[in-house]
Amino acid sequence: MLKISKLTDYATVILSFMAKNNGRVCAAMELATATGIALPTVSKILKALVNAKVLISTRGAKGGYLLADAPDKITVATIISALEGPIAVTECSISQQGCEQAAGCNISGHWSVINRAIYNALESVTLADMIKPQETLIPIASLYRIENHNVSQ
Amino acid sequence: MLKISKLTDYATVILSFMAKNNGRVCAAMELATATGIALPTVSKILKALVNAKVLISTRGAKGGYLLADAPDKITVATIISALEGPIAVTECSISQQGCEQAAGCNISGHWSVINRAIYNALESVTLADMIKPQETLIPIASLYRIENHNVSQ
DNA sequence: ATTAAATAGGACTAAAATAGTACCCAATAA
DNA sequence: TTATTGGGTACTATTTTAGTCCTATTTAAT
Repeated sequence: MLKISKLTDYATVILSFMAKNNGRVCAAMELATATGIALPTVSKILKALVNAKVLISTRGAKGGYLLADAPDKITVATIISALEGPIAVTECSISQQGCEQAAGCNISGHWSVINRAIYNALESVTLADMIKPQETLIPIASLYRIENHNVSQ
Repeated sequence: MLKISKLTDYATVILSFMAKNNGRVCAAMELATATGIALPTVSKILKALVNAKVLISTRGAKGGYLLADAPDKITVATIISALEGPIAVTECSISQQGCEQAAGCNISGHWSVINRAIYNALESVTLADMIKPQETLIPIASLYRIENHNVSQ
């Protein structure tokens, strides 16, 4: 189903909370309590976000985490990359080594088109967008092309 | 890395081969030999594609598989849906049941926007596109937003 | 200085998803 | 009627992901 990992999903929840408290340093413990995610897991996610420079950390007592940028400058693409590595739909798009069945495979070039399209979609939504009041959910059926050719909200 | 499954990747290879031989019935064994993928795995994929009505099968001696539609009518979105179910980036977009931390989560509505964008990207590429001669691969660095803000091919 | 509060990094375990295989049944052409 | 080919299901192995824990390092407060 082409899904993001749970950790990435958690990351968006954590970052949304921080964006709402923009400017305030948050400790991992506070974020765990606020989001209901276990502390060790929250820590793991925060470390990854610091490495990706999405967050800035300060150690020691009164330390914690802070958004490295304004919420409207932090995109979903950035968050996904931070936790899952480069956004690419196939392994061979990244490794350049080519896959095992290189002989029969002449389609890798086309994945790059798809990758870019997806990347652009993910980059067009920011943290600031995510903390706006939510709209209605789209119906399940529209996710299936077979049942409903034109996806409509 | 937001990737499709190996089976889906194989499916595109198999379908590309069939598209090049459009109109000819192909047996699972032939497809396994042509693509280098193990026969049981090929069979599994073909079954899924039949269920999704991407392929039509005929049983018995001289039986095999045939594309159910013209290559330019079969989209990547259809292929991914066939093997992985609905294209949605988060679990809660599908289940409607809401996630555990429903209290802190007000962002689900925004995933639907992302889902649609990705869906459109995947629907814009067809099997016919995939069997055209490939272009050059994009460099790895451009997949990372951090290293290269504007993705350019 | 010492202590307490906090992050950093890495190693490890457990759980879940995915991939791959095998078996037996059903259909059909020769 | 027999060889060939797909259909369905169940099972196993592998890989990936999630989650936990431990120890080191940093810093504010006392």
